[in-house]
Amino acid sequence: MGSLTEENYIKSIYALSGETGEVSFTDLARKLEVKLPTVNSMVKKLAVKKMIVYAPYKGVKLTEKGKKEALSIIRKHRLAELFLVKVMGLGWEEVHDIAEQLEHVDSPRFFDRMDELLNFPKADPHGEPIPDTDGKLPAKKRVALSEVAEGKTVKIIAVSVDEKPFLDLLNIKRIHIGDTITIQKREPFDGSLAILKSGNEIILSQQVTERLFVE
Amino acid sequence: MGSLTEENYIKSIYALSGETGEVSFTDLARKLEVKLPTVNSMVKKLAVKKMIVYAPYKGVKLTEKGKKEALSIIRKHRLAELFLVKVMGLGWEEVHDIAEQLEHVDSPRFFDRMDELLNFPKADPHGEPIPDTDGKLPAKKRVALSEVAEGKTVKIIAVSVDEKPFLDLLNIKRIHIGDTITIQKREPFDGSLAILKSGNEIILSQQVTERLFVE
DNA sequence: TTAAAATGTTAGACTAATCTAATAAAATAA
DNA sequence: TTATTTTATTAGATTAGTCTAACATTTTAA
Repeated sequence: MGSLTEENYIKSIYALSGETGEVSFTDLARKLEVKLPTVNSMVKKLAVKKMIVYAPYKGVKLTEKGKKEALSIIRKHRLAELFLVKVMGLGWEEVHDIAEQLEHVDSPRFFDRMDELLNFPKADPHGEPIPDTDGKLPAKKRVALSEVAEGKTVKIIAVSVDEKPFLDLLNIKRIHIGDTITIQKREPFDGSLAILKSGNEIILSQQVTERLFVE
Repeated sequence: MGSLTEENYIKSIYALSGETGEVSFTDLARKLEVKLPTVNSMVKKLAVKKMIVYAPYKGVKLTEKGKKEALSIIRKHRLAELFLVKVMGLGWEEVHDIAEQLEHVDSPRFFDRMDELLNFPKADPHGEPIPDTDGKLPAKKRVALSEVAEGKTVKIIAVSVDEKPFLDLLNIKRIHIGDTITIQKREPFDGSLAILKSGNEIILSQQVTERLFVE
């Protein structure tokens, strides 16, 4: 395991990896809130440690070792979030910042015990899958609510960001993981949706529906 | 709140403070496992921040502000230890290292919730008192087992160190906080004690009895 | 297809926390 | 009370992580 800073770089690279796995220095710098040269020197260091592959003027990509490290941190983060909600009774909108700190705790016992107490959960409070100890992720086939056709009835299974302002809004609109909803109408002008949840109509903007996953 | 390093200095200075509150640089260096000049420069920095009072060639002493900071860290450490034992089911000999990390978590919500779930406890698993949010410590009048006369019956209320080898030994000897014991005989040669606990004789060395507190 | 814009790199400096080596002051013991 | 030992200080170097300014390469668009 590396330093706290190194862990945060690995985690951010993982989070920004798309199809190809390639991540640009600019995106990484924005995500980590540091300047470009800082990312540059840190990336070189991580390359020496074989956490990433790097060639000048190309993007950066995690190695298998780096991916495993990322998944280990993500496992700790998501277990912590679920633990904070289920066992400690905190709200899903307030646990992210605490989990951000707990994910760096070095103690397999601590997290394995959480896992046990939560009865080996598959997903965190935002519906994101929890990797197992070997870094395996439960496969997730899911679609954004913004892609679902009018008239369909679907179940909300995940949110794609866990930032407080977004979660606060969902709380206000009374949208939660596990809810079953029906798409009533899509407004062509701005892409907003009118949905029906247990008889009540709720209006959601496109910015919101793009970040809600359903099955 | 300062950096992790600063928090550890404050905590160590508090732990080493005796009657006068004065702590020597040498003791501090040994406790923190750094060299003397390191302590010297760090102490100057803490003095600028008004956490300690310092004059060249004199010892160092916490200010009221420093004491409050120390007690806030100790509160978090002890709540975490008790939480790990009572709620998460870990052994009292394995929680210290985890609490050592959790004590630096910045989240009043997290620790206040622990406090609630534990029903506002007065002491941690080692019998050490837990400061309240204002940094007030429940008064403790207690005496080392090594000071108790032969024939007396006393209750074990605390241990003065929470390092694994010591707690492992207590587990083996089946000595726990809350046990009631009777001092049978003190061996004059080495100060070891023969004590009686629910009919069984247990021999404890002076190194052990000095670290057990009773009332 | 070349000029402009975007992206990445290098050089050099800064802060926090640490170290070693040399020196100074205080405490202790001969 | 002086010499020795212990304790504290200063000076200067090192590493991790960050910065700004200047430069280089790649991509995009005119």
